[in-house]
Amino acid sequence: MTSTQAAEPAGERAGEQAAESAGNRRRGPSMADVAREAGVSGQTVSRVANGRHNVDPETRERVTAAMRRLGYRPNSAARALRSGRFHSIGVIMFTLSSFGNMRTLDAIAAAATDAGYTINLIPVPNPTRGDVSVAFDRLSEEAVDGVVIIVEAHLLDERDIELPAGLPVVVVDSNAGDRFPVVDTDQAHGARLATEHLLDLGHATVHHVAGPDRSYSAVHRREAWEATLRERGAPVPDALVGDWSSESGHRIGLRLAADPSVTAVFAANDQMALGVLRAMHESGRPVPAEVSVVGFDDMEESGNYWPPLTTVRQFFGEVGRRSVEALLHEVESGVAHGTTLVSTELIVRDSTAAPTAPRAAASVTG
Amino acid sequence: MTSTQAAEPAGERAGEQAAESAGNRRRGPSMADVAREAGVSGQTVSRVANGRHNVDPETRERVTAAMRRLGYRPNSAARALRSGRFHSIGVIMFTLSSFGNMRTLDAIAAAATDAGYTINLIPVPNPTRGDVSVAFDRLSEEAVDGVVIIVEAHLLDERDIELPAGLPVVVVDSNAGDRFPVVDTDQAHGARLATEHLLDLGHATVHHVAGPDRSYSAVHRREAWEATLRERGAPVPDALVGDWSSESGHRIGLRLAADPSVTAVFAANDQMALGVLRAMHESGRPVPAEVSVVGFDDMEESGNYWPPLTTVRQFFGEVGRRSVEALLHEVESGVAHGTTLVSTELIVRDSTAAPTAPRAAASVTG
DNA sequence: ATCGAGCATGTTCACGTCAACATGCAGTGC
DNA sequence: GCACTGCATGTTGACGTGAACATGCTCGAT
Repeated sequence: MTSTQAAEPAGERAGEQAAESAGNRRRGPSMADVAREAGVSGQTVSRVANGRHNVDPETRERVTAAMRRLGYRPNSAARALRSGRFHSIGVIMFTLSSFGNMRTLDAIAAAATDAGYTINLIPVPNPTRGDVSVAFDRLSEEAVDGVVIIVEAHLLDERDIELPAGLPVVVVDSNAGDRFPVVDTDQAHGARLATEHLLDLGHATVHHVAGPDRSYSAVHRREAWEATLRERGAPVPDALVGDWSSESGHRIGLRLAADPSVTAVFAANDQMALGVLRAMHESGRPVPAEVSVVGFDDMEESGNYWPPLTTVRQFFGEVGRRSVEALLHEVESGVAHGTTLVSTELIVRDSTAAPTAPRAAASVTG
Repeated sequence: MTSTQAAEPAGERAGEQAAESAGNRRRGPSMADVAREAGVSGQTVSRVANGRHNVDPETRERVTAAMRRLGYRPNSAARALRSGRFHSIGVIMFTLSSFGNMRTLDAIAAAATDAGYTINLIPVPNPTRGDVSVAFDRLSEEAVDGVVIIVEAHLLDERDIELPAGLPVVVVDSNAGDRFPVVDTDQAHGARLATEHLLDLGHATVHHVAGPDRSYSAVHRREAWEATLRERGAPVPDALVGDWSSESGHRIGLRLAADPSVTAVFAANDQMALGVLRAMHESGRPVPAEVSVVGFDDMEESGNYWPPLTTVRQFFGEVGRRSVEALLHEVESGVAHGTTLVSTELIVRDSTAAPTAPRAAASVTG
């Protein structure tokens, strides 16, 4: 198929072979080469490459043929230089640890690709001010038209961390609402759903395994949990703070399991819920017979935990899509969106049930 | 919020003000501006920006001051155009679904950043030939110096999918060994570890829940499992094929649970192992008392499954780091590495134990 | 026949950077 | 004192593209 591959363009290349293999890299044919090959001007090639309509069909055909023959690819650096647009969006995120972030990134990447944009991933190894600053510094040297920041974002409030001026930004999972457009899951709604579900089941109150304080989503979930309890006149136990890991969930779960008054637990994510589940098993407190557990996220695996976990589903895909949408809107129009909230849904599985006869380990009734 | 959206029809720009805030973006100060401000030539600014040593300290100071004052940032497009190097590496991967891929990506991003490279993420929505081709096409329009491909890569064998010639490539999780350098976990070693562990515990044989056939890691694990059984003279049951999801693990687990001769199961990843665990619980076959289960990956959560899962740990970070290393080596020297294997480690937790009195549901012996 | 509108195509130039090649000046050796 | 070396700095041009402007041709209206 490939055969001789164009062979003779001009005198031009003699011992190209050797040079090409090593040092000479990445200098493919340019528009000028295509133009020569097709017998037209460079500008015409440009027009064809950009799908302009004012080109004679026959000429267009000749040019595309030449492109194919030469294996021409537009040079994005030159394009960007000329146009000042990079067709790329940066994504700043903490090491991709968390399930939710990853799903969001996935959706962002898909949406950006659809829109003809490229993703420039800028990892932040540690959520320290220094590392975040470095990431931001990098930004302006990088070639991006806008940025999505997925960082538990109290750091954005620091006065001395500064984004390059004039660079469109959208923030995910943060407040920062006044400084930047925000796209986020409706944390409060989700937490309310979970808490009410347990209350409706007849539990006297709901204990909460919270995420770390520095995370806004953790704080929002916690606040909504507390507000819901108050509204319903239920006592508000102290929230126990974990770090999102199932390990921390397990540690906290052990403490909860030791307290016989605990019958309902709402964990701020599925991983911590998993740890709680394990703690309950180890402590001989059957779920859901004695203790009900609800998570948050709806990871793929949640339905296969033991028992299958009742949880709040987040639509990460939607969050990602909306982020890109908002960002590109800003990039193209210069006008920033406001805040966008994506709702949640309660997925009821087998880890929740009505409490048994209060505080007595009687046999399961009917 | 959406309001007028774009407004200006023909006049193109009404007041420059508005135009400046929107259309005119990203034209910060250039070297020329800094040069003027500092009273030196552009070339001197360039030298300072690149940390060359042949600049008088006093001049350097003056230039950096001017840079700061103006908020100068080098334009990477111009740099790339001039130098033909983009300082960016592309990563082609399937929608970041899998845990392992995501960890690998994380490590790649970190390593690349350390090396002063940027990550250009190129998602492949579906593992169809078409989508892969599109991703590859994008590649040459994108500005990357090399590519890491994390794709279950039977697709790479298709003759008609072609990478841009001369673009350095490293493949992760694939064979393709003859065409490209490969970095991968030593799948065979891990699978052997898992199988031998169960055999050593005294199980007559080990059943296998395999990953999909199109995945090379799945195939390698399966082959190693089979080879190990043969070497040890154990019978080789049919492998049951899942799709990596815990859901599929559950489905298959139900079948395994129904067969009383099954006492040991090796699942090709932790998620499927989780599904198997659930199936065993549902079927009243206690783990590990009656059935032992081993996974593969060692996800963060595995230690909090119920029971905590014995599994094979993969060092994704290492894989990612090595990939970048191999790729950059190729980018810089033009010479391709060979294959690199990263080893694995067996993590024994509570989901495995010696079989009870063969095939009898007797009480647990001392 | 004449003019101009409409359209395909060509020419020129600047985007920001940096390699290669000047320039100019201080100091060194003979 | 003269050529010469070493070093800081300046000048020129090209990387590949596409906007703006220029050219030339066809066709219809007058």
